[in-house]
Amino acid sequence: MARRAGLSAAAVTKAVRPLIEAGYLVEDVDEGARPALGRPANLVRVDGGRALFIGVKVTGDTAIGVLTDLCCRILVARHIPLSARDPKAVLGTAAELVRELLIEADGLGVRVAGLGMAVSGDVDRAEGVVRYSPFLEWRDVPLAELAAMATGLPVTVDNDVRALTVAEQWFGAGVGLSGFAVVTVGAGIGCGLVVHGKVVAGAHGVAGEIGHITVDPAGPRCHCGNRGCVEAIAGDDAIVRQVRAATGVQVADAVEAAGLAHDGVTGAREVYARAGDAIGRGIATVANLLGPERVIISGEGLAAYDLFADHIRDAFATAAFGSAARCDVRTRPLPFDEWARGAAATAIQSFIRSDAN
Amino acid sequence: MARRAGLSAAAVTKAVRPLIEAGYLVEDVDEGARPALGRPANLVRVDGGRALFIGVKVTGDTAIGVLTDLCCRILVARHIPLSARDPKAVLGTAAELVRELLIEADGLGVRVAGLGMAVSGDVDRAEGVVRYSPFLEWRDVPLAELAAMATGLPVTVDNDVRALTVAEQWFGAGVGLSGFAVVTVGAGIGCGLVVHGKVVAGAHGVAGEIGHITVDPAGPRCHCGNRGCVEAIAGDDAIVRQVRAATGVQVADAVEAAGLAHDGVTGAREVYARAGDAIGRGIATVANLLGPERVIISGEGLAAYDLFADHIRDAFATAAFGSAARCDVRTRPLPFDEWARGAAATAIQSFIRSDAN
DNA sequence: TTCTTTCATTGACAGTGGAAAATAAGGGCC
DNA sequence: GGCCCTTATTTTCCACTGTCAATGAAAGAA
Repeated sequence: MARRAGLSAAAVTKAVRPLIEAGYLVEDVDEGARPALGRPANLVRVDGGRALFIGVKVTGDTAIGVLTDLCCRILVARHIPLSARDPKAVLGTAAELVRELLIEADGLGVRVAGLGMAVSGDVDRAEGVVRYSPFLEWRDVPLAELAAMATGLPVTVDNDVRALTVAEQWFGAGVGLSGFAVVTVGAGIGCGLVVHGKVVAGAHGVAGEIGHITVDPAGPRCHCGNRGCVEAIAGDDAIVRQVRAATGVQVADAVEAAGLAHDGVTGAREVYARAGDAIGRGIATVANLLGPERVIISGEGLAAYDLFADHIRDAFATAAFGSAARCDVRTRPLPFDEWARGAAATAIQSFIRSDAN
Repeated sequence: MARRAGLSAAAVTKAVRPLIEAGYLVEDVDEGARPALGRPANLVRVDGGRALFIGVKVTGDTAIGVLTDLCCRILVARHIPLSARDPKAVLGTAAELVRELLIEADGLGVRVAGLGMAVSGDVDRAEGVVRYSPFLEWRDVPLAELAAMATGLPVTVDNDVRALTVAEQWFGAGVGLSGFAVVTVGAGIGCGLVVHGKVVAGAHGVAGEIGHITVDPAGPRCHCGNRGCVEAIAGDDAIVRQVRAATGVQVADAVEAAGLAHDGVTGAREVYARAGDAIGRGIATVANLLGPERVIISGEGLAAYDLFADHIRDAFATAAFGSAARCDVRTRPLPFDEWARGAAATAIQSFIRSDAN
């Protein structure tokens, strides 16, 4: 532990003791990892059950809530459909979700120490304000304040992809890395970036817009106004549209489109090939610019991952410059519960920071 | 000063006094900036003349050396043509350059406190080793050690674009910004990135490869093996090749190509328009991913900047997503002397760090 | 001259973290 | 079981950083 933190052993003792006394850390033994010689180390482990957290992720039609422990393990997950997208309705649904999860927490006899909320769009985490969410059609909603009043809990609010990235950084595939990217494939194509050990937020609230990198200036038009954005080729809507055009089958959604491709329909498979190519190029662009140690591909689109995996890999290998190709590109299934877990992770983060004072 | 550093006034006093006693800071007065009320502040200023530094930038055919003061102001600049590109020849030329500059420093009666060297390619700054420079055809050259033996000075070695970025961060248009990009246009298209206040180095030595972002998959082939990289459209070689093809005139270099365009030859102007478009898209990609506060466009290519300025601006405005377009894109002429100054900046940086111990 | 405002400095003090010594906990060897 | 040897952990100072509160200084205003 001292080696990892770059501190002396004495400093570790002094830092750890109060945490053990407060019950956040417990001593542990691992007979397996004992050295051949000398006194074995005293292992400590975070006692996850010492405090609970709630994370809420708001999508277009559902609010997803999870109850997690201090180690961000999901204990209970709940989904409630949204009746409307205005702040009042969303807040009411979220409060309902929190109430249910608080009852679960009561059953465990542990207090809930914080609530994290994740919303897509431009979110000012420090102020807890949703500056602009195109998806929910919100502008300057002081969500943290409103949610704190409604629930009585300390609230953190963050952009959903950033929250997911925080969860990966602290508890997922990004642990110990100083630079990595999380790429989410689904309705939109998003990206969370960690550089120098911190999540990139962008000067004006914009960062990680991998979905709007142009991969083909002659490609299909995107809702952002440009042509050939990654999202205009590989987003769910784009895939549905292209599969319809290529096969003539009026598929209703991405699941049906993937079904056609899985059935071996050539036109549909080609759409996924192009999509994989676009995503791979987008990832290569991130790798060429930032040199991350790892790229984690995730999102609902992962359900159809076998359809574009090879194309992502090929396009990445081709477009990555020099050693950037050595970046570890891997997938990780992260369903919506995991996004809510990301929200909880931001709450845990701010709980730890506040306690550290 | 206390407010800026987030420290108490008392801490500033204690930090500043030894620096004044050592002569690195001197008290100053600024009658202009006196407040209406109360005791005016004691201003301090870095005494640039207290220590000198040498920066050397190695290009394909020349070694450029500058002597700077502690404020990184260039006092003397010298150029020596390179006879060959192997480490021995380059080192000999660099040592010659350093000798000349040391004589100049002697004339000023101030000691030279460090030497910085900037080389293109994959450079391990911490170890002072040039891992791989395609341009010089070097592999694993321990340049810092060799140069230290040859000159007797403490040596820092860094990638040339990163060094230029450090100079901008400390002494140029990046002062006070936590995130910005330096884009260099010339023989190659390079990019130095600062995120969270630190220069991005990349996990495998690759970062900022804006030149190899694909802007047109159907575009001309690039030496990296792909098609339609920014560099394959807007690099000097690419421009010369395209101007020749478009006009039939066998221009010898980028200067002649720019001459044709300045004369109003349509084909040549169109080449610059396409180049500007490619650069603008590349910058937009950086802005979409990282949300920098500013982008500084520079490099030898700036000499022809009027030919693509509008196209860069237009392409950026179109391809930037949402508030990313609010990023401040500006130009700054940075001739090769400035790259050498960047090398000196890295030396100053490590001098300050070592002294702080 | 005296008051107000803003800076600068000082000295006491708390917190962090390091070095070195002391202590603890194994295993092997006699 | 005793006696090494090795590695971990803790304790006891001690240095350093930075804060707080008090004091002194410099300027303009009354």
